[in-house]
Amino acid sequence: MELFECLLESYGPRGWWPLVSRAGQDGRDDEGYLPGCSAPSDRGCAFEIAVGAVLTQNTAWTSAERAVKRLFDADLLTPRKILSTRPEDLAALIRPAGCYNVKARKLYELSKFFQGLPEEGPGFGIPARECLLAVWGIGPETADSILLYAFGIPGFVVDEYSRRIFRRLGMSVPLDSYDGLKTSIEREIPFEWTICAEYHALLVEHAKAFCRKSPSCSACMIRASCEYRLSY
DNA sequence: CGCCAGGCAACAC
DNA sequence: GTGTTGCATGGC
Repeated sequence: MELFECLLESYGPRGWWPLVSRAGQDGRDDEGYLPGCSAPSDRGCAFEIAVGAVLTQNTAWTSAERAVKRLFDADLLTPRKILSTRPEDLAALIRPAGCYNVKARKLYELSKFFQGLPEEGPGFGIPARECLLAVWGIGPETADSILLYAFGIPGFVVDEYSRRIFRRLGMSVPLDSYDGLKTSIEREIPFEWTICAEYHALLVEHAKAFCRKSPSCSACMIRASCEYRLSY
């Protein structure tokens, strides 16, 4: 939590998830970010968020975002419309995100999954984590991102950035196991949506700004409590 | 030009 | 079961 407070102090609330479809609305800025993140995104955006989560796999968000925008402009951001699009057309649309043939198939599988979700009633069609993991193309990070940002279910999202930052800080957490690291961090933080949503976003921000693969330790604000600076 | 990006599945042993 | 490889564009 000390790390979370420090990052929040430095960067401010990130307002994730950025929504192409609502940029400039809902108090969001031109890039689709909320100024302060205090509530999960509207459920109507769940599919767009899930699509973004798949398209950004091993891909810079700027590239994934361009692909989401192309789907939005083509009015294809619903499961039914994706499923009625030819594979080669879908692949061409998401080309900026890279791995477009693989990701086109992933978007089909994702769309089929969303079509099978009940839209009303108790539970409101919120999927279980295991159900998301059973979808071809959805692994642990993508599943947790979708649960958190699309469905409002709290949970710590592990990714390469969080592993790198925790490792360099010298934190005694299990870095090699996704679920091990996830539960280990979840024991240390309040299990609240805002904390989880902001923590993941802040770690991404810090990894991009300072804790890059080739890091800028001299200018880093948490340098004093980081073990990695000693090797520089 | 080479390396990397908010992974994942398939495949080798 | 653990390690390696293909996917592929765009930014730096």
